[in-house]
Amino acid sequence: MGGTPPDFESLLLLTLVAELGSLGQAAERMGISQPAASKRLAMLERRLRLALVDRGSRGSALTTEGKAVCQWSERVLAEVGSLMAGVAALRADQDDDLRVASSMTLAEHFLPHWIGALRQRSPDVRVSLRVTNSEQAAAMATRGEIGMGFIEAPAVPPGLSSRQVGADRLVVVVAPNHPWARRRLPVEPDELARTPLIVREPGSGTRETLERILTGIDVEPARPLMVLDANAAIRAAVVAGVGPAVLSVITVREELTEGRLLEVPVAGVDLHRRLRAVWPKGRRLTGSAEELLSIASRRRRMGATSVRES
Amino acid sequence: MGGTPPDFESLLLLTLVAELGSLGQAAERMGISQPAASKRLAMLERRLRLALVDRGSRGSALTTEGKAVCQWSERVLAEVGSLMAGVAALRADQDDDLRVASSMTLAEHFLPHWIGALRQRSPDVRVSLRVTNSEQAAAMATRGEIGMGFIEAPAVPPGLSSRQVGADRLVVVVAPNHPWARRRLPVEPDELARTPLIVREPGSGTRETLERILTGIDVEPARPLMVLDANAAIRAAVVAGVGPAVLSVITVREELTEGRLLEVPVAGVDLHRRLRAVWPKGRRLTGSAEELLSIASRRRRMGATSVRES
DNA sequence: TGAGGTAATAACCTGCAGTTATGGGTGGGA
DNA sequence: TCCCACCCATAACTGCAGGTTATTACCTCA
Repeated sequence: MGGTPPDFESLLLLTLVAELGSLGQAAERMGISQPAASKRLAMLERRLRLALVDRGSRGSALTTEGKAVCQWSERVLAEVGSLMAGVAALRADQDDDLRVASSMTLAEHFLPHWIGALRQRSPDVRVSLRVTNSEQAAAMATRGEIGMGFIEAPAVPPGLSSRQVGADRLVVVVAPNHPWARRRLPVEPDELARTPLIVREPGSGTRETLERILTGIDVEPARPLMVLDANAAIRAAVVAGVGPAVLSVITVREELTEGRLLEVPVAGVDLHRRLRAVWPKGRRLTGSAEELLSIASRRRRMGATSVRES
Repeated sequence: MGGTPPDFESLLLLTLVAELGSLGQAAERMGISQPAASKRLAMLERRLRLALVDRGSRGSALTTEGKAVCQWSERVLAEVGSLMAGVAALRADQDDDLRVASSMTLAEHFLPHWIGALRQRSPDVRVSLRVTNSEQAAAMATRGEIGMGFIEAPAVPPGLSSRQVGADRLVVVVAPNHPWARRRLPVEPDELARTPLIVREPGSGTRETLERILTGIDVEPARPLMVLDANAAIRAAVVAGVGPAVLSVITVREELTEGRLLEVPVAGVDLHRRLRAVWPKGRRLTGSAEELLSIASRRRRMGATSVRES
């Protein structure tokens, strides 16, 4: 029905045609011949069953549909670019200028963009990225093994300087067929504490934050229902109906908006938390570390103002 | 250096391996043979120069790097899914259940996701999408040609019911080398009105909003510096240093965070505006229109709370 | 009218991605 | 203990997508 998705090169070609106004120039920019570009674009139009470009003898312009597809393609290509930036950073070579470690939540949603932005500004800076959890990242920063860490722990570990680079909120989520989905009243903290949950491994910032919240209650917390070492795996388990979990809202945004997961309100506790960049206290930040920090901080301001209500 | 980007199928395969824990099962899910999946994954690892999965004789699990790449892949695939949903909706067949028209800004950033979410819930609903500008979309709704329109005009046109589905803000943007980039004081509205700007064509919601703001000032507005019919084209022109423009913050978020564009503060005027769904007044919404509206409204709530500061 | 730009077509070549067939390895159940 | 079930990798073959060069057709402008 929908047909096979197009490949990246075709999408890139489309955006280049939009930018340059000519198939031949777009081909040259991509390092392929003009007939190859022509065939590719024809193929793309056939696959999508849409007329994307108006070919005139004085250049080519996108149709209305072409413009829309082009805009959407740019979003895809931006994600691909982030992925490639992240991949490049994961390939930890020995001769890197800046070593970074990050918790999973931050690595999943922010670091590739930040690293990509840094690479775009200073293309010859080599950044390496290690993905662990908040505890490990903080420890590596304390030991000076890395130039900067990104964590979501509730408190800044001693011996580290920090700066906030964002904020998020924990949410209790359940599958739509879970009993809690039909509750009218919010869940009380002690009830949450007594309920077996799907959680991350100890040391994860998400789990630490959760436990810190629940220790305020004088109730023996229930043993975990299941322990998984990846947010995505927990998400899948909750969707599959295994049980409730507490996750960052950023990791389940898509599922919430599409109704695959439901948020259960919790009474009386503040589940907001800060995302922080940390580095060894007293150490002067290098140029690239400074730059990465400024990118991360700026992103925070933008994200907050971009989609605010009313 | 970075190498060629991988194809969608390989990324999808990786996510399926993560989900199913087995290469063979992932292959089956994709409708290919097990050796094909094995080769694909080996190819992917070679291309990225990363070990992504640990192959055991009792199944396969992702490595740490594999998990990170998998998470980033899911983001890419989500965008691809939106693109394909949008493409399917652009292919306006005759036998569609719900016709939608949308302004460019909304079509670029929101509608594919909403339509994709709708398709995911009700797979057999056929939605068609027409991308125009706010004026045209409102007119089509008034004439009853479409079931629902999405506009960002400052006021709701008469004869239409409406519901807010989001909000954004206009920003004055310039290239980093523009004189305004070094201003200390905000631009006054009358100065903005006297300055030739790069703008959209008349009828665009962005332009209408801008003109409504500037008509409050008793200054003869300057003639446009350039008129372009796509936000992306204006963005490119501003980046290239042609001159200042006023755009939705959502269309230039990436450029702002990466420093390719700078926001110039404006004194004394409120540049926030509402994004609205509209439909013919008095008409009862069909089931799919109702569903789309609820998806759009829910997304608004989520977007606002997901990345709020402190 | 010719020159310089546009894009499409034809004929050919390469190689990637798919297939089936096969073999090595490990763990659980009879 | 042994065998079977399931995991994955390799080998040999095939087809087609995607590239190339060479050529043609078209429009516009000087």
